[in-house]
Amino acid sequence: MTADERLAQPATADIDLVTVLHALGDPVRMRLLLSYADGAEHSCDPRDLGLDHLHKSTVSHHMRVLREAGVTTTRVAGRNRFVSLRRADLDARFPGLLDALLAAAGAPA
Amino acid sequence: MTADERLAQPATADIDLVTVLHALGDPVRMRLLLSYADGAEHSCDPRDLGLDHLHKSTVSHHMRVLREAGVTTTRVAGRNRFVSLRRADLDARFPGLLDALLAAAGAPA
DNA sequence: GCAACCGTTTGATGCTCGTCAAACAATTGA
DNA sequence: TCAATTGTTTGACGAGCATCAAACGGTTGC
Repeated sequence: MTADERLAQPATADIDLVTVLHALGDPVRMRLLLSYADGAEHSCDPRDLGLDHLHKSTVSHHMRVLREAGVTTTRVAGRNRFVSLRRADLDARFPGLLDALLAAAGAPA
Repeated sequence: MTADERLAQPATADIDLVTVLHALGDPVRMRLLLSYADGAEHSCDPRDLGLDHLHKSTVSHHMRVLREAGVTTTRVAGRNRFVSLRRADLDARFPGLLDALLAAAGAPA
């Protein structure tokens, strides 16, 4: 048994706008964002994310880009990783941006 | 004498979110966006845009990316090109997004 | 006309990126 | 202990991108 930990991620104040936009300027990562928009934690399994066509290592790469940009956070629990949106941090750093992005991307309100 | 014309650009309904984010996920183009945030028309001269360090052909390339993404519009008048933000079109397509982006980027209100 | 001007286009170069495959690491279940 | 599970890392490959330099194309002014 091991205490839950989180993978490395930037501090809220260090989240960079251009880096976030670059991370979201890719169709796969935008789809991931929409998956995470429900606020819940998600596993890394491509099949749980509507990404059957992609190799698991590719999905892992995209999740790393999102995490290092400050968009998501990853909790490690045993052999599973649970990824979720850093909604509060993003709202604090860039007020209104995430809501506008999700609305623009057609996320359910 | 020739009537003013505009360079090719996508229709408002065809502006794609991921394409816009990809266009803005670059420091040079983000700086251009901030220059255009005043709503005025701007020439393509790198020196008018705080981009002294870049070759004019590089700036031309970045302006093309912004235009083809639907972020800017370019009016042709003689040998000059006047570039400006498609603020109304972007607001119509993605309500609130541009304001949130400009605020996040530190544009003057 | 002709030269200067404004910006685009093309070609070349080096870097980054998205993808897959295979190897690896850590954890869990039998 | 051993095998299956979950996800990461590394290496390789092709595509795309940012940049510069040089050539080009309209336009304007002389």
